[in-house]
Amino acid sequence: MPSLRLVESEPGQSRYGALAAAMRSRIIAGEWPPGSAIPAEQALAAEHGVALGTMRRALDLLAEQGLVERSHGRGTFVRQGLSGATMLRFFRFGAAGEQAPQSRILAREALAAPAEVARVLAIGPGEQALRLKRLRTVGGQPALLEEIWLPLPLFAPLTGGDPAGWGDLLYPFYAERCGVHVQRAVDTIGFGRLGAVQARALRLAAGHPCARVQRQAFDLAGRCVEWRTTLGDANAFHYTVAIT
Amino acid sequence: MPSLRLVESEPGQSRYGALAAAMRSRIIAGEWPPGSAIPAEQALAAEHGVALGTMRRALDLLAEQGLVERSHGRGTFVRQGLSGATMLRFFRFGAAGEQAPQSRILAREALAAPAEVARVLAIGPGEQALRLKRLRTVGGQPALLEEIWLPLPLFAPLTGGDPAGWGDLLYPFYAERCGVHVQRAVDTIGFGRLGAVQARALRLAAGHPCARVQRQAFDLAGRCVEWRTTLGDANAFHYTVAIT
DNA sequence: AAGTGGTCTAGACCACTCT
DNA sequence: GAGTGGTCTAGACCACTTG
Repeated sequence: MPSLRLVESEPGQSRYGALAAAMRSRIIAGEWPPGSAIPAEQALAAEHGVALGTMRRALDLLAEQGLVERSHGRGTFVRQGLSGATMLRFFRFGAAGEQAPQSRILAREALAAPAEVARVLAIGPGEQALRLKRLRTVGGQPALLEEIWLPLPLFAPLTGGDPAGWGDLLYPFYAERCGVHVQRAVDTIGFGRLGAVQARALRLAAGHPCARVQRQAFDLAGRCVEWRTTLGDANAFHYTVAIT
Repeated sequence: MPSLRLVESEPGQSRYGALAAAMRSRIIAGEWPPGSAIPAEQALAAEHGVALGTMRRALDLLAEQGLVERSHGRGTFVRQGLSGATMLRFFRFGAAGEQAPQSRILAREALAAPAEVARVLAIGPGEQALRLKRLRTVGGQPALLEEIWLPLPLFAPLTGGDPAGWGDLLYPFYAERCGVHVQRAVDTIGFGRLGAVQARALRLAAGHPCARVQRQAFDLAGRCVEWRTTLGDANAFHYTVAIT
């Protein structure tokens, strides 16, 4: 017997909007894990006692928001986390052509989060966090230097083991090892100059101009799960924006 | 007598897609000028002999593409050009708070377009183009230095008159004086260093790091109508991107 | 062949804006 | 009150994917 699951929409809220919100909650609650299919439109429409078209609009909304992915003939799926290599979108490292980038963990340390990190990660000041330093190379040449902060109870599985075997993409790795799916990110681009230590790691001169990309990454529930600062040669930076 | 205007959709093309394309052509052809309302959904649906919902989807498509704007209870309108002040989105000039930016034309010259300019503007090599140099100030301080290329038969009205009276926003001015509506733009961001002349205009040292934004602006028909290079202090640059 | 999402219809009613 | 776009329904049929 199909228990009818009615959604009440506040005045001023459309029914498909309320349905989308309800589905969103169920997804965040983990009723359908990332990568799995949610029930067919027909089934969901019947379950909520609405017309097919109304449920379709709700699902289309979730698709626009990047929460689910629709695939003609196959079904509607909860989106997996971001694939990964998105950091190199901001830089063009010549010559090397399309060589696969590599990455190496330079340092890993569990620390009490400094005030700014705690604020950005939305954890209590002084709570434990994991700090990584990472060097990305393209065609064997140092290209990007990263400092990454991760909230600690959540990323505990990364405090042990040899980082040499972590592979080149972190986000799929977060999912596999910690069950954390990065679903959305916000990058802020700025400009600066390299400090002496940073310059050495990138094989550039101290004081060399650099582009700085600071990223907050969020999971399905909207929690900030990563705070990353990436530095690279300012001359290699390029980015294109469409304006409408 | 309403002449039925049938659209034939190629196989693999949805009917609303074909309708959107047809409407797009009519808009580009100038049947409804920018800012004016297009006929009501009902009328358009009847004119094309399709259901209301189908025409709605077509119009929604055009709205997504930024070609029209829908307004509940009022109608559907062909979009005006971009408002303007979009260049300062890339920079933060402190202290001044939210002072209104001002602009001054430093130079204006009709020239044979150099090869690169001709390519970008998609005009014949050596055809005439108008080159402007422009300084934007915020709170009285020089902030952005711009070089702007405009294809010439089209922008002829700008070759005469005193540029002092041009006002601070160029795009509305293009529309008013030349009937050119900028509808879309693509910005490419990079970093560089200021040349001696540029540095002087911005009151910075020669060789000072600068952010460079190169913009191609397009009109309704997709023609490139402006090629602009903007320089500003790299330290004032900041930009935020959301990734999904 | 069965099941999925995508398109299209025809119509009712609601919410907003203008006069 | 007249006219606009926005929501919702109920149903038919199509196109794609998979066993």
